[in-house]
Amino acid sequence: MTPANDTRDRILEAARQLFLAQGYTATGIAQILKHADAKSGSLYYFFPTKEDLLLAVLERYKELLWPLVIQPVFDRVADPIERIFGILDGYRRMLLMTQFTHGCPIGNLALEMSEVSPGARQLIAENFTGWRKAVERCLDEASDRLPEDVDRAALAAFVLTVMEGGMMQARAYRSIEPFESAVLLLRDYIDRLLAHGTQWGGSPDDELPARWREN
Amino acid sequence: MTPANDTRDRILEAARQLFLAQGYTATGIAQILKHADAKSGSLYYFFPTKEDLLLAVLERYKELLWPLVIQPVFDRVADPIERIFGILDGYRRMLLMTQFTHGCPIGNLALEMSEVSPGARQLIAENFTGWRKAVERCLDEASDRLPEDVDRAALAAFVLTVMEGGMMQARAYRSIEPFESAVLLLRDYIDRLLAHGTQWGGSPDDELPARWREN
DNA sequence: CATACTATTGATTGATCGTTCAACTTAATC
DNA sequence: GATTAAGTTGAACGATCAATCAATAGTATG
Repeated sequence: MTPANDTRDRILEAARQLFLAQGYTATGIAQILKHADAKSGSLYYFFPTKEDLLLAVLERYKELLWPLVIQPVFDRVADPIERIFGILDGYRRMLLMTQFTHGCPIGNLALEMSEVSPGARQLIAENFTGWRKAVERCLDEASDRLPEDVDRAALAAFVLTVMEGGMMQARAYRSIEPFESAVLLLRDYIDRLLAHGTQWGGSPDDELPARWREN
Repeated sequence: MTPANDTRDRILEAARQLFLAQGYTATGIAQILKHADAKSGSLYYFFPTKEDLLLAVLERYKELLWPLVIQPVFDRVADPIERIFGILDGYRRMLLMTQFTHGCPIGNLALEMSEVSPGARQLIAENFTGWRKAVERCLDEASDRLPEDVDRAALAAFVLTVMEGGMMQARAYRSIEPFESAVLLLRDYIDRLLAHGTQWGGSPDDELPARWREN
């Protein structure tokens, strides 16, 4: 039992949720206080400015990456390549559960805050890097199946690219289809890398839907 | 010479630029008026609410897509596949010219406004669709080089996915590298589609950088 | 109990938010 | 030149914004 900074945690969590749901600028201090059931003095006691609160939220996301995003997938999926698609499936689930209202928290803040807050930009980049590294480690584990000349760091970044771009379209269209389609094509691309130009001659669009969803 | 709605155009253009640079919520009416050298009464004479102004901006982007984004590329590039990468190169140039402060206008608004404004969400989706259709038409033109079972609509959406995801990372890292890398891997994927599993046995990472940049 | 430090309260600040509107000017129509 | 309509002005509105701070309460140490 940590009596600890109960209030601080509640404020941080409320800010995290509201920034995720509405963005940083659109979220007012008063709204955060209401959700956290705290008073403005408490907030400013722990966080000197609203921007400092944002930075703390971004630090929190760095902490949450492994236990919330990566570990649960690794626990139930063993194959390194399937682990990557398992992570992507987590975001697919989030889209569906929230009915496309919640996207990637980092991606949202990346577009909103990268220019205006240098500190936030730095932490956003660190969050991206942590995510990429997790994927890259999967690719390293599967390196025996990949051509040796594949740039695994670049491919990991590409996975993030597809995730972010796919989520953006899914939210714009309020449909899971663009996200699933993007992941499907990423799967096709990686399959072709794995095959390494030797086999594969059939119809990718016919066989892939069957393979997809097995993780 | 259209005396026309000079003031309306100035307000619309100022709003477009400011929404692009700072987002919708972070841009105040007062700031728009200052940039447009207009008074609040004029703005509200043409646009009943701030949201209506946003909708007009999004309509404007729909109009600008062809003359500003597509046509210039089509004018100097003939090959349909290279036209796609020419369009992507336009966004690469924008990132560099603005030092990563300006991303895709539609993508930014997609994440910020999709949930809060149904009208905006609709127009954002229409902007995306127009963009995808332009790319899809290129793919149709090159259909003789592509396997017939390739889903060209899905591939066009994938191009948009890579563009948006790549720009997001470029802005977060303040570096063109993530964008270029993403486009490079997209190029590799499309090359493999074009090759259709017959030839291709070399090192894609070695040969692609040479081909890239020729459009 | 006293001292010191941490934490919490909430009324209040000045600035800025989007928006309104009655008065006014300009341009076109008859 | 009178009438009508289109466009413009800017002061003012209430609401909300992020932020402040003196006062108070709680808790731990001596």
